[in-house]
Amino acid sequence: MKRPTLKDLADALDLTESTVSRALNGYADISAKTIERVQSTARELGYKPNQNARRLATGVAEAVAFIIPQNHSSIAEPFVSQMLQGLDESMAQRGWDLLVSHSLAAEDEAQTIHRLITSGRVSGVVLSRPFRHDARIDLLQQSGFPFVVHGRSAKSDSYAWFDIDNEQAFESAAAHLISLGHHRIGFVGAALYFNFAYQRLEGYKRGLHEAGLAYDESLVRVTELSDDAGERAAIDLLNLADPPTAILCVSDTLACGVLAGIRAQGLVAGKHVSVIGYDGLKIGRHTNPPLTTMSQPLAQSGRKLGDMLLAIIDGEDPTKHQVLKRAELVIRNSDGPVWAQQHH
Amino acid sequence: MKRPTLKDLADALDLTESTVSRALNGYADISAKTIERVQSTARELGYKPNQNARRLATGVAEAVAFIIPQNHSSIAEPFVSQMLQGLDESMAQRGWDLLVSHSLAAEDEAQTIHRLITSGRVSGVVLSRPFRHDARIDLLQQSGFPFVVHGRSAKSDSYAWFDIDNEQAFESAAAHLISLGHHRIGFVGAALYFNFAYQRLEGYKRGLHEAGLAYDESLVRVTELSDDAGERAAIDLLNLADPPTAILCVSDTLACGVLAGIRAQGLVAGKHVSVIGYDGLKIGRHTNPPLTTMSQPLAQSGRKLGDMLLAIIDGEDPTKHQVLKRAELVIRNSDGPVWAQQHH
DNA sequence: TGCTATACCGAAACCGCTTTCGAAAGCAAA
DNA sequence: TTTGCTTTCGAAAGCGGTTTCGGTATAGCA
Repeated sequence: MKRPTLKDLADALDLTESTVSRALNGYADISAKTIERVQSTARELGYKPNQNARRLATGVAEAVAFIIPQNHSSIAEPFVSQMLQGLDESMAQRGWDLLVSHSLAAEDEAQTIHRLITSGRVSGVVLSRPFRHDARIDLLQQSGFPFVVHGRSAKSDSYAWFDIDNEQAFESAAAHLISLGHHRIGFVGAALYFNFAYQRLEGYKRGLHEAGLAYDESLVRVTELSDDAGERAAIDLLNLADPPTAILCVSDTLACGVLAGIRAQGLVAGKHVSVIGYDGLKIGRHTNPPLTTMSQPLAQSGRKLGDMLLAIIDGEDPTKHQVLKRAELVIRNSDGPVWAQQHH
Repeated sequence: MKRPTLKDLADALDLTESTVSRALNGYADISAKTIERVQSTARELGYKPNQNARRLATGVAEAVAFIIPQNHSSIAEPFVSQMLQGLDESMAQRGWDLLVSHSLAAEDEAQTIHRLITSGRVSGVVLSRPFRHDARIDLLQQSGFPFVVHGRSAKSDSYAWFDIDNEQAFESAAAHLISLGHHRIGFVGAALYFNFAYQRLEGYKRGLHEAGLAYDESLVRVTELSDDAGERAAIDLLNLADPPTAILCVSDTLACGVLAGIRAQGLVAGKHVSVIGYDGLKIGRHTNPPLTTMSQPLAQSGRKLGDMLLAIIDGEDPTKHQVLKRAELVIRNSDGPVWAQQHH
């Protein structure tokens, strides 16, 4: 009835626990014959090592945690699950556990991290949506705990990360819009303590600058990452005396709201005003109109992050694991040449 | 540098490990004064019990697993993350871990379950999207392992579950359509080994029956749960000699595809043909046209499931934990009265 | 045949915490 | 002061593995 223990196995084989243990773990000082014998009866007895015992003995947790970004449930949706999928693949392959964790109401995220790394439950963590100056990263670094981050903070030279070149992405998105004739381009972004939001704004500015266009602060809106916020921002922008003819959004969720805002003003996106989102969510194919967006390889990111983390736990140098990918513009129908009527 | 152990604490306090342990765990045979003393120096030394050791000693894993439904990444997206959010809240409150797990490529889900419950890593699991006849549930039941399921299988009397009344939902959705004058209603469903798909089909049938309408098998399509599949099914349905004037879908993802299919046929949803989805995803507000759908309380489900599981692990009778909620019809713009032209 | 390497396995300590059991100390009642 | 409980702790045995350190056979070699 109860699960067989190492001792049961040893008794059945007429060996000692230590021998059986080493046989199972592939030590060199056990004869091939014995190993075979041990493995086969282990199988037939259905022996599974007790993970807690083994973890206690070895001191390694054989588990990593994914810190769920808090207070951003709407944006987190597609994000989290895709990341998780990849991470899990990576961990499963090694037989490790993946546990998810978000902050308790009473504590901040730094405390969450602290609790996690001092509990001995995990041997590494993956962070996402880092802030520009991120206390969690500082904490992790000075404690020497293995971690990787999806995205990066302002100074990112000394830890492992996987990121998309946000500046490049938004620079090229802006360039695309400019090539369509737009020169008043709005920007709907998120709080700048999110480094991705900051970087994307920088990219946008650079795109304007490259084209010799002036940066006009009145065309940028910083909001929370929800569709409703996007809608409000769009309406706001469109009611300007000299409204933008195109709007760049830092997320697809936001862009959905912007599309709604444009409709609410009686205009049609892709015709009267262009909009470009970011994330490349599949759902963008079904919006009205289908959303042009910058697509990032979310699916693989998780997998890659997991592999990186494992390598770091194995002792590799974190700074050897810094990968920067490019987002790719997928053009659907929410962008187009600047609306001619506008000028009459 | 190293984390303080129980022994360190005991030495510092000039007590034994056992006393300190009991003091920390609120045993009655420790004086209030000692407890206070122990707690305060524990705090100042930053003592955190080693979870693995404690789990080994107590035999309880203090963790539960969420089995990620496999091969349905597209549908799983909003689903998984919302569920996780609630589950995590429930576990965090108790200081337990939540780990996610999906099947390795090489094994089926029953094996995954088996591996999980024999590894000692978790003391309970939550399953989602159960099949009508689900080997995983059978396995779990006969092994006596604590579990809860989101949804339920065909015979669900002897375990704990949280479900939406799918039959009722689709019956009322059908009734709604019928009240709008539709009497040729298509159904785009998923493989019937998914019990939710089966139940929804039954509900659809019952809705027709209640209204005295005959069930016409040529109007139902069984596909995978993706937008593309939905689009194909819709086009297929619309090309029938006597096409449906409304289409019911078992998921919002599918419904998105159906909307696309309708557009592809040069028709407009909500006018020429009505469509109703299921899930209540926020994104449905941004489709073209905004999707009318049956909304389920995904957010709370996770939380509720977690609490149920914890109660069961504590020894409560699983059959006391069976809750059935209702979905609610949220009307947006993809439904409407039957298109008059159709009859001329 | 005798001696030293080598291959294989057993003994035992340890990982850090929990929990039962019994002993000492304290206190009240007698 | 002695008896009889209580209260409060300490001792010790696990929980189920891992790993170092030796100790036998056995084999290799002269």
